[in-house]
Amino acid sequence: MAAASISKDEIVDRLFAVFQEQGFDGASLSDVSRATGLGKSSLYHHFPDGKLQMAQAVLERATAVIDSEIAGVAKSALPLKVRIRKIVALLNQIYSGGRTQCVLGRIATSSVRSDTLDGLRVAFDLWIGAIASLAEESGMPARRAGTFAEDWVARLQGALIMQAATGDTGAFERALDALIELGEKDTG
Amino acid sequence: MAAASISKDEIVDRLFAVFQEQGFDGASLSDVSRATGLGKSSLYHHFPDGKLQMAQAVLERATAVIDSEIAGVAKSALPLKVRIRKIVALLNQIYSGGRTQCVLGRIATSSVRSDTLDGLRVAFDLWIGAIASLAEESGMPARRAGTFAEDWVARLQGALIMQAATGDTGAFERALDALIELGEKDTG
DNA sequence: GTCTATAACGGGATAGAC
DNA sequence: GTCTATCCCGTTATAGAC
Repeated sequence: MAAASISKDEIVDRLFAVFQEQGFDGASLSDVSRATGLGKSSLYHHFPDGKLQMAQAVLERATAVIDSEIAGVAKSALPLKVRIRKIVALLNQIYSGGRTQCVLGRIATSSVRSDTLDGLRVAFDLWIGAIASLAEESGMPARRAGTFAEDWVARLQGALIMQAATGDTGAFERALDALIELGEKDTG
Repeated sequence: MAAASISKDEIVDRLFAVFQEQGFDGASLSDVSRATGLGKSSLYHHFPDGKLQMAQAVLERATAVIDSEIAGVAKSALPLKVRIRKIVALLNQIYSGGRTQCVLGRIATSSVRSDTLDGLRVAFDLWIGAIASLAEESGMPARRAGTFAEDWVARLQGALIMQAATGDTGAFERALDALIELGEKDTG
């Protein structure tokens, strides 16, 4: 508990960043060690089950962020238009305008698989549910709002892939715009 | 050139499958060796620069497939509706109904990066261009057809990520349906 | 053109001192 | 709770026989 020590929250923050930037398979323990300033043994003190447990911690953090910054905002008392703009601003920041990957996607396409699949489902369902509630509020029938949300999240994930492949952030920007348009055509 | 030997084309086929299933970072030379039935030294005989060169060969193969099976079909003399259905059938087959990843996406999000980025751009641009020409034929103005195609390919890529995360192929199926709809509302 | 064998390195993970 | 030192294994890659 020494003052100079990095907190567990900060450790998970760094893990989040490393996995987001390098991917789960692409990030080595040495990378994690460098990013946190902690030796490998210290890392195993915090995460006895190693990299897999680190991924789960990152997944929990991602879920918490989605819960408070997306689902939470979506449920708040602000006008629909404002809520949507806040969420779009957050996504734009997290993904650096479309130039960094999504940590959920990186874990989903990694070799971890089955152990963390439940956590991934929870995170995506929470995200999709929040977008669906916004879509429904904007006037869509419930069923259509559900598929809209799934398709929209997929579109965002794919836009990040496209950027990685081509360097073009256009698809990402248009995806965010499409969400904003939801809020413009209604009373909120 | 012995009869029992596997051809270079077949080797690249197996490489394609391994990288598609395991990802570039996730596939080891042992995996490749097992999939091809070739020893590691034989692999280095065919690909002196190792894994990176294997990825480039796979990328070239992917580009060739897109060129003949997507761009080629899109330019053929068949009715628009038929061309689109052929392309959709191919995509459904390549991605096993949405249950396997795209090798382009896997390379794009791997640690290979800069060396192969040109090849990735070429492959995606070819794909996007083919979809754009179909969209334009269906009645969209040129500019809108271009963004439609980019967004549609992004949507498909993201749908595969979503399936990996949640097991749900709904987004993939709806993406294919959206392409089919392009062909239904026109004379072709 | 493929094999066996092995080098050289980095990966994840652990022991034990402090 | 962090460190140094180390283990074991898999990885990429190479050498040389056939």
